[in-house]
Formats: sequence, structure tokens, C-alpha cells
Amino acid sequence: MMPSERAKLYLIDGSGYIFRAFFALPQLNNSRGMPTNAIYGFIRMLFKLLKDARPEHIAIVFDSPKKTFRDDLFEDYKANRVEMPSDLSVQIPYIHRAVEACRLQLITLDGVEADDVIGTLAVRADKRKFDVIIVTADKDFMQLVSPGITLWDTMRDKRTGVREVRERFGVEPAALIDIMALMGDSIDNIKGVPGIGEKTAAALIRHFGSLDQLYAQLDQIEQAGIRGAKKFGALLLEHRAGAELARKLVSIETKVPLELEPEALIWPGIDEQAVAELLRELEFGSLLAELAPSQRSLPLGDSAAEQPVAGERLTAAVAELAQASRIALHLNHDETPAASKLKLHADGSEITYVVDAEEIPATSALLSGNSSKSCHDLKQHLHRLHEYGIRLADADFDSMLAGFLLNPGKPEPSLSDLYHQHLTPLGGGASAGSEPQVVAALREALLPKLEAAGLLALYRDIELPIAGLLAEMERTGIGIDAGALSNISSEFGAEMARLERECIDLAGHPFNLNSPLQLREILFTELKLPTKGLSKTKSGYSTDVDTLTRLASAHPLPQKLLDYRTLSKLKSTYADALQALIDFKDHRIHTCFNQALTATGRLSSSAPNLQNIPTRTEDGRRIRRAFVAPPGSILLSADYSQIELRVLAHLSGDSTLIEAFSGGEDIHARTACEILGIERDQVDAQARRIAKVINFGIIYGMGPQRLAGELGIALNAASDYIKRYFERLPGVRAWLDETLRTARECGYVTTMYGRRRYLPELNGPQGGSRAQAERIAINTPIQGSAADLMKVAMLRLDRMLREKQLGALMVLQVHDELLLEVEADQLDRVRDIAREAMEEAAALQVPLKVDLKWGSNWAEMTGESGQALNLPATSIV
DNA sequence: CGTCGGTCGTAC
DNA sequence: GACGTACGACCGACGT
Repeated sequence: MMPSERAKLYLIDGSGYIFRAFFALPQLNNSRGMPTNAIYGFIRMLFKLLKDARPEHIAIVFDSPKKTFRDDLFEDYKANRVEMPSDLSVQIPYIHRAVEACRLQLITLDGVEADDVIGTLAVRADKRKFDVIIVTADKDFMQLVSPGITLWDTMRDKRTGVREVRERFGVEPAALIDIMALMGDSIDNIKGVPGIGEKTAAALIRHFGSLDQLYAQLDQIEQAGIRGAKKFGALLLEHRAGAELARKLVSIETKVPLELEPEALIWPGIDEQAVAELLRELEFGSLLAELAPSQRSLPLGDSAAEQPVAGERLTAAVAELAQASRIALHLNHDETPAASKLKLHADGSEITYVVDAEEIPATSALLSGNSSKSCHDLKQHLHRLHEYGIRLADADFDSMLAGFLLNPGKPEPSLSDLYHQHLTPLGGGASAGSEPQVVAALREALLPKLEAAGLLALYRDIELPIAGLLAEMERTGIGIDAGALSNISSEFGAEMARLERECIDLAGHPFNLNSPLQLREILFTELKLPTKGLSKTKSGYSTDVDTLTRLASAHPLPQKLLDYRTLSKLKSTYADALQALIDFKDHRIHTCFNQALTATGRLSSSAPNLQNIPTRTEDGRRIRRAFVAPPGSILLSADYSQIELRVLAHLSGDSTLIEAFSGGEDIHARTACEILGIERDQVDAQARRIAKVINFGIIYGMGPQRLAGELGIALNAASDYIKRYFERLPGVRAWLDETLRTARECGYVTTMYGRRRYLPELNGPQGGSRAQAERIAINTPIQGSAADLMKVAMLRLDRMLREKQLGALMVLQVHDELLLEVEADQLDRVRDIAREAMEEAAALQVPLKVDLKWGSNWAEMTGESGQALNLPATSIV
């Protein structure tokens, strides 16, 4: 058989399979007594499909939970179907998890049955030269069969094409609608014509051609040579309306409004880790075994291919590797430096050389030479090699970064994750080879994927170089005043002890002030404080700051607790934790910037997190004050002003936003003018506050309820503000709509630099998670573009500082702020350069603005106008 | 004894 | 519940 040149599109009748699996399979329970038969049958079907077909394009369609046109047409529609049994409904969430883990695009359309969505997509894809395979066990779909559309019942492994339909019914597929109209369908409570079954219906339509012609020529029925024709004539006449109705009910709609193109339904392959996790949870051992033999570790290949080398053999190996155009390397980061081994592999070679720790320095010339290097987690390798005095050069592939850009839903993917995801899509048992061999193979596999996804420039020009810069920033660290932290710790400790005694007195007995559980008992059971209108958590009444603040008017305990909590937070999370992480060699703090972790492309910071050092309250700023510049240097803070709103202005092209930013206006004040319909000089603190909350709310996709709560206003007032906002800033509304539309169509959103985030739930069935996905779809392009911009700025600044050989070190990045440690006599020049690097990072439709501040510590800083800039948190302006 | 989910609070 | 992105301290239930 000639291979088909048409791309194949698989459309799975999800709802059909769930019911089929549930009723067909015997009861099946896991050890916790939960029924699992439908999940099992469903996953079995998915595995067979994905393994046998290895689809390139695929989607799974589920019924809408809402009423459909068939319900409107016929109130008894599906009346014979019982309410979904609870034994089945408890399995549904797992089925959705399975769909997600298999990374299948899930489609539901409000008020439309799966059949009609499938019909529409199938016909559309057929026209676009796809071979469509509808994966279903439901014979209703046979009416759609055509040369380009076939059915596949994976459970019976039965395929139905035009030939099979002709053989069974003796008619063309399109005529099946009329046959089924006569037959009816007892499951869906479609009556059709009673007494007429498949054989008779087929014979009648075969003879007359169609239902209409049958009724037009009913008087000729006796000449048709159909057994019992006389009896059927009367029946047909009597139930004509039933047949006509049934015809409408069984007809699959092929033109439902659906903003989704078949080309968008690319299958990225399953997430093996997620599938394995789900299967383990469900105790589906047999299905787990069908996955690749191990999802834990790499199935390492023939160990003979790994050659330990030392001494002369190492010299020879290095010489050989130096001839290669490209090498891959891997250091086991889990081992101590003394125990770790460096594995090296030349492109195209069968051999991986293994170098013991003490011999690693002998590879220095090779690794700092100008051949191309690949590794997994470049930043980590830079650090580790630096410990051996090696400066890794020309590292142009990092499989972790590449894998993360392709699927940011999987943070910090391990080598084995990527191996399973990209090198053995499903069920492959092939051995992987050594780690560097896998890295080399991933390079071949992932670079084309990055290119195809439009991610190559982001990867090559931003992520890869920023890994090196982050490594340097981490190594540099930031100066810290240990004595100050120690003083804070003891002062806060003493005050906490006082507050604790007072709280225990007020409660009447000792309790753990850090235990929300015990606190809840005291507040609501023992003291019987009023609970009206208080927010709740999963386990009961909340004891968060909002709740305690409200309770403070009823009893003195809540306020004391709030005071205690504030100090406790500052002491344990900051004062004590930071002291413990001071490096004993240089007395500085070295955070870790996580580059392949956040879904939006922001960095995160850990061990310690230096991106959430307090700034709002005076006690909090005491912590910040402990971050200092060494003598002779100054801390310079350069932060983007309103970067996310500027990004929104750029992305949306809204003329009012652009005008406001271009004119250097106060954006919150301008927004206040627009939504409140007032003049610029009428904007008071209250008006500006409202506008500010709304501005941030837009970025986060805030609803009117939240806005009302935030501002303490009525719900309809909040709704009005939002309505006004979109009336006055129509460009923003249009951008939101367009972003959501394309996101639904493509299944992902993108940032200014092409970074992607997949949002399968956008077309999903569950209103809650779909609304959440919609907020994410709005927020990610904004937050992610701002993150991209900051990375570009960091690279520019780094390059400019190097070129000019200025004594300035980048020490921290806090999303929209860069902190530099600058030699005092270079401050003026570094300020200018930092401003230029950041403001010129990209040419947007609005100017980028940078505020500069400097000082001997991170809390007390002076701005360009000369005044201290640390205003109280309550201050406006 | 360690692990992990829940709750809380800090930042942008 | 009801606004996006993080990290991490602490508690308490649970398993070894």
C-alpha cells in the first residue's frame, strides 16, 4: 500500500468511550475501594491508540454539560439514559488527568454534543487534506464516513470506511441518516418507526433512495419486494413524524461554530512522568509496565561504551575529543566534588569517556576551547567546573533549557524526563546510552522543535547566555550585615516572648501561636467570637490576616496575634534563615536563580529567596537594611517603572494607554480620569487608589467580586468601574478578546519574544478551571514579556559593563528591579549605562522608564531628585 | 524519623 | 471560592 501523503488527524469520541468502558468492563476497584473500571478502559484505549497510531494531530472531544439543540428539539431526548452513576462520576476527574498527562488537546463546546464537534472538525479537516480517523465505537458516526474520513473502534480494533458501510447497509454513508431515522435508537430514546430494524430500514432506503422519496412513493411499497411490506406501509404512515424527528436527532451537525483549526491540534507527545504518577496512584501496574521500563532513571546503555580514562589515556582522549566539532559533557551534580565524575562524549562517537574528579582539571583546555559544547543544566555545570578552575566556553546547547522552553509546564526537566518525552514517545524500550549521549541526541531532537515552535531566538539569544550571567551573579552574591540580622533576631524574639505571654493570658491557657488549628479552636469554640461573614478554608474558619483584623474589634487577642505573627514571620523566614545561609568564605549570601521553573519565564530565587525580602513595613525594612555594599562601594537599584502596564500598552496598542505613557503621565491618575470621568486635577488619593487596583486587576484578570472586596465597594459599583475601563480603553478589551481567541485556537499563548505556555484547559469542560486558564492566558503574555524584556536588559547591561570595564557587579534581579554593587567612583557612569541598557532593551510602542536609586544598603536609597525615596506605605504620589 | 499537604505571609 | 507568578516556615497527619 502506498503511504498516505495526507496528514492524519485522530478525533476521539471521549464521552462515548467513557460510557462504553464503564458499562462494558466488570467492576474494578483499587485498594481504597474506588471504582476504576472506566478509567482503566479509557487509558487502555488511549495507550492502544497512541502506540499503534503515533498520531501527529489528535484531539479528544467531550459532550457539553449544558443542554444542546437536540434537547430543545425533543424533550425526551436521551430520557432512557440514567443520570450518570456515581460510580462513574467519581472516575471523571482521573480521566481528565489522564487526558492532560497524555497532553491531548481536550475540546468541549458549550451546548454542543461531542458528535457535532467531531463532525465539524472532521469535515473541516477533510477539506484541508487531512485523513481523519474518528476513534469511536458509536455507529452513529458512520454517516460521516467518506474517502477522507474513517472510523476506528480501538476496543474491537475494527475500522470502518466507505467499503464497510456499503457492505453492511448496501448504501452510501450519507444515506445512513435516513436508515437510522427509521430504526430509531433506544439508548437515546429516539423512537423512529417502531418495528423497523436495521435490515428493513436498510432495505427500504436502498430501494427508495431516501426517507423523503420513501414517503413520496409510499404507495409503491408493496412492489418493493420487501418482506412484510404491507404492514410497514401502515406503520410508516402512522409514525411519519417520529421518523422525521428522529432524522433530525441522528443527524450529526458539521457546521457548528468552532474557532479551532485542525492544524492546531498537534500532539506534543505524552508526559511520561505525569502518566506514570497517575498510574501508580490508580494502582494500574500492568499499564505502568507498558510505559518505558523506567521513568525514574535513564535506562543506561552498554556500560562497555563508557571508558574510564586517566593519565596518558586521558591525554589521548582529550586530544581525540578536541578534534570533534562538538562534544557533550555531564557532571553528576548529586555527588560531592571529590566523588563526581565528568563524562565526555564526542558527536557521532560510540564511546563516552569517564574522568575521575582529581583528573578533571586536565580537561580544562578542552572545555575552555572553542568547540561547541552541550550539557544538561548549563548554569550548574558552569558552577561545578569553576570549582575545578575550569571556565567552560562555547556552551551552545542546554537540554534542560531547551526542554523547558518547549514545555514550561514541566519545570526543571531532568535528563530522564526529556529522554522519555522526546526520544521514546511511548513504550520504547531502547537503551539510552550515557548521559552525554542522551544530551547529544536531545540536541538533534530539540533544536528542530525549537525552530518549529519559533523559540530558537529566545533560546539562543536570551536563555542560553543568561545562564552564564546568572551563574556569575550567584557566585558574586550580595553583602550582608550579619550583626544587624542577629540584633533583629534577638529583639524580635524578646518582643515575641512578651506577646506570646499576653496571648496565652487572653486565651486562658497555653497554646501554640503558630498553629492555625489551635487558634481556630480558641477563637471560635472557646471565646465564641462572631463568625458571621468570615472566610473559610477547606478545614474550617480561616485565621488569616483579613479574618483576624475583623475579629480585632470583638476581642484583644486577634490584634496581639497579628503582631506576633508579623514578628515571627520576619524572624524565622528572614532574620534567622538568612543568617544560616551566609557563606563562611566570603561572608556574603549566594542565592540560586532558577531559570527553568516559572510558567511565565520569570526567574525565581531560592536558598534563600531574595526576591521576597520585605519592603512595605518599617520592621520589614530592617531586614532589607541588612543587605549592604562593602566599603567603597554602593548599591545601585535600577527598576522598571510600570513595566507590566507598559507591556500591556504595547501589546494592546490601546491609544489612551500609549498616549499616557508617551506623555509621561501618572498612569494610575490617568486611568482614574478615564473610568471616573473626572479631570486630572480632580484626582484625589481615593480615585487614584481605585484606578491602581483596577490597573493591576486587568493584568491578573480580576473579576468584579474581587475588585469589590478589594476596594470595599458594592458589587455593581465594581462592575461599573470595569465596564467604564473597557469603554474608555477599548484597545485593551480588543486585545484581551483576541488573545483568548488565538489561545483557544492554538492551545497556547506567547510572549513578545515567542515564549509559549500551553493551556489545554482553555477548551476544557470545567467552568472553573477554564476561567482560571483564561486569566492565565491574559496574565502570561504580560508577565512573561516583562520577564523577557528584563533578561534582554540584563544581557545588554552585562555586555556594556564589560566593554567599558567598569567596576560594577550585578547582584540581584527582582523581576522588575536590578541591584548592582558599584565602586563609588564609578556610580555616575554605571547609572547612565544601567538606564540606557534597560530603557533601550526593546523599542516598544511606549517608552520604557527606569528609576534609579542608590545607597549603602538596600533600604535607604537616594533617588535622582536627591530625596530619600522610602516613603511610608500609606503615602500616595 | 522523614514526607507531604494545608495554611499562612512575603515579594513583584 | 471569587487576581497572576513565585518561596518557604510551620503544623500536623501519615508512613517507615
